[in-house]
Amino acid sequence: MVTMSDVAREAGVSVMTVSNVLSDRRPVGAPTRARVLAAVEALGFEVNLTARHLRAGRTDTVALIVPSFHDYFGEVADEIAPLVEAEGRHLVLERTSANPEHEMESLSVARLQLYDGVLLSVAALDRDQLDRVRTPKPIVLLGEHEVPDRFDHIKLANEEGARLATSHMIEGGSRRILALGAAYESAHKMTTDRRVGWETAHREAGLPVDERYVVPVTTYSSQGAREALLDVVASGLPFDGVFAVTDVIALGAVAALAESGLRVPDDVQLAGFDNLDVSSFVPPGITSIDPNHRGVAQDAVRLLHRRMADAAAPAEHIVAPVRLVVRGSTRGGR
Amino acid sequence: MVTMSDVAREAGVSVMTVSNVLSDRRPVGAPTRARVLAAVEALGFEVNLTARHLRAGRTDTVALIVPSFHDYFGEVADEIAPLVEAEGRHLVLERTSANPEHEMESLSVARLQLYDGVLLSVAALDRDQLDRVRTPKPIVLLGEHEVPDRFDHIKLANEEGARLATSHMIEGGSRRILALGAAYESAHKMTTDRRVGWETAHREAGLPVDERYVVPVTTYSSQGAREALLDVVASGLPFDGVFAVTDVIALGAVAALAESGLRVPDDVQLAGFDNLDVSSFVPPGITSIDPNHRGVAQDAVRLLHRRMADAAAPAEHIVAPVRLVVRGSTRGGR
DNA sequence: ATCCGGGATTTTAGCGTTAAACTAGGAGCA
DNA sequence: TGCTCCTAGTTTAACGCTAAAATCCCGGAT
Repeated sequence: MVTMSDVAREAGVSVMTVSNVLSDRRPVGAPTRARVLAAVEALGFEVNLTARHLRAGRTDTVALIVPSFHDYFGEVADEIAPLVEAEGRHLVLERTSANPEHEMESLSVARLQLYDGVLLSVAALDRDQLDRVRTPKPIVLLGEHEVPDRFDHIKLANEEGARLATSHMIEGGSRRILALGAAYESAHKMTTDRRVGWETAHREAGLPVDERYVVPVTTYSSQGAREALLDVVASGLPFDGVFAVTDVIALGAVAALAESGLRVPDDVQLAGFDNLDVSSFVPPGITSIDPNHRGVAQDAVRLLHRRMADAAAPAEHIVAPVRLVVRGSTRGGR
Repeated sequence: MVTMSDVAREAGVSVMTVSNVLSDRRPVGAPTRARVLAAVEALGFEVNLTARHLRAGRTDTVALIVPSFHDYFGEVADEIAPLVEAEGRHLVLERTSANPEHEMESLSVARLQLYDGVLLSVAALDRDQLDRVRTPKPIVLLGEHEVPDRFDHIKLANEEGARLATSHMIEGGSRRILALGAAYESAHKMTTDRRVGWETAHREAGLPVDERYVVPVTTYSSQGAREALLDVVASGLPFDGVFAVTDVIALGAVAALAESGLRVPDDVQLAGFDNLDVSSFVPPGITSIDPNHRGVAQDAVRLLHRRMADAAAPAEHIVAPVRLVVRGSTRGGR
């Protein structure tokens, strides 16, 4: 491996001068700089970032730690990356497997020290576990959990979004709306919040809330949703609307409805949550709640930068507003 | 920050003993070990991985460098992660923005040194640029480009897959099949390969190859595909089949066909490539070419481990087999 | 001629860890 | 007794870089 001292010897200068040329931290005379750069080129030197990090105490890298790499998180990550890069830092993704043990490990202060800041999407950690995380490292939490007050935190307006989607279908004429993927007790606080919004919409409309219409899914995927909804159809429970707690769930619902010969939106209205790209392309277009990924990404990065600049700043808790996007899967709107 | 020497002082031992307890590299007497662990606990010590990396020369981390975090790459990444973790290493994702400059930067040896091995998904680098990458770091290339022989490389059987999908639609009765998203000259070698497979299928069936049926997309997305296909419909060019070079493109096609009142598969058959999750749920199910993500992930990790174990091993070039998955968007099969 | 200011460059001193060499203190054995 | 061997622990010397302090050198002011 070529080190800085190799370059220094080749250029006939001290190691520190090489460092100064490369990092532009202190002025270096033009002829010297040229000789150093020539030596760098000749030897193919690349600075050892690990050594730089150890010495300089920063890594110029931010981590986004997510439960899984695909779908929702991939899309958000692609929004966050340019914002982080705009500040001259790198973004890397790490994964927790939505598994409490792994999430704890990724959270170990050891791993955190590799980064100047961390955006942590909390999927599987409860408040107690988070409370045990004691580190001066700047952290911003993303996600729908309850979190200790001392953390910066961004969550979506889950209840409000679910209420909007459900109310919209009620206005469109649905009277028996399933809450697909919702739950009463769940590791995912999010599904509970969205169920509450679904209930609120019913109450506001003076409609009864029937527990049979809360349909949990066994595995949290399109496939799980498809199966769960096919079971409902088979059971004979009448319904004329489906509020899917996420668009991934809604996608499974689309498949199940088509297989059951139910037309969308004529027989059954359908609305999802997350406004994934896919939702606008699946005919007839899936009405969804747009969480404004870009806005969330901007808030997240803003909070993180603030925290990195001032460790003592008071923690900020943001509830990101959501917005109903009406498409062909519901009646009304366009 | 609590360091090892703080722990050593607290436990009344040398720093080296603390290191030995934590890394299990050399035996330590039981009472001493207990005292050290108590001190670690009491002070909340976490090892500084940067220092460990500098000294030990390894990071126990593998990077997967991809053009973007969502869709295809997210799915592959989720397959790769457990395989890397099974060997006691971490996986992190970095992004290149499918932009040659950024990809070059991520490839700079400087950044590579942070990892014990790198899986690089080559989207925007041509052979010459890759040829300039000189590093002893274990690298496995993933993707459809031509790459220098000295690199380990895994690519899909693009031509074969495109041929399979197209032939299948020809057997199903289509005679005028668009190659949507394909190209003659393209930064994405993949789209050219798949166009060739589309041509081959025509030749094998004794059908003419009409250049007007190769429809490029302006932006590589569902939206771009939707617009391109709507333009074709507006132009009046008759067609009865669409081979979409990726499922993301196919999804845009589904939307455009539905908007144009064309029925799938009755009026137009449709097939994609990649077999994304979404393809099995979009009614009537999108016929697609399954690249076997899991198999590709396994091969990738196997090659990387081999390369990490033996830097001098001869480079391996794998063409991963693909398989046609027939769904409702084409006639025939089930 | 001497001193001074200030930019250019070097020297010093680690950052926190671990590989390798070394020491202390027994146990085992002839 | 004296020697070797072993185990448990310590000391030493980096890994490759950079912050901070020290030094050098030259033109201009006194």
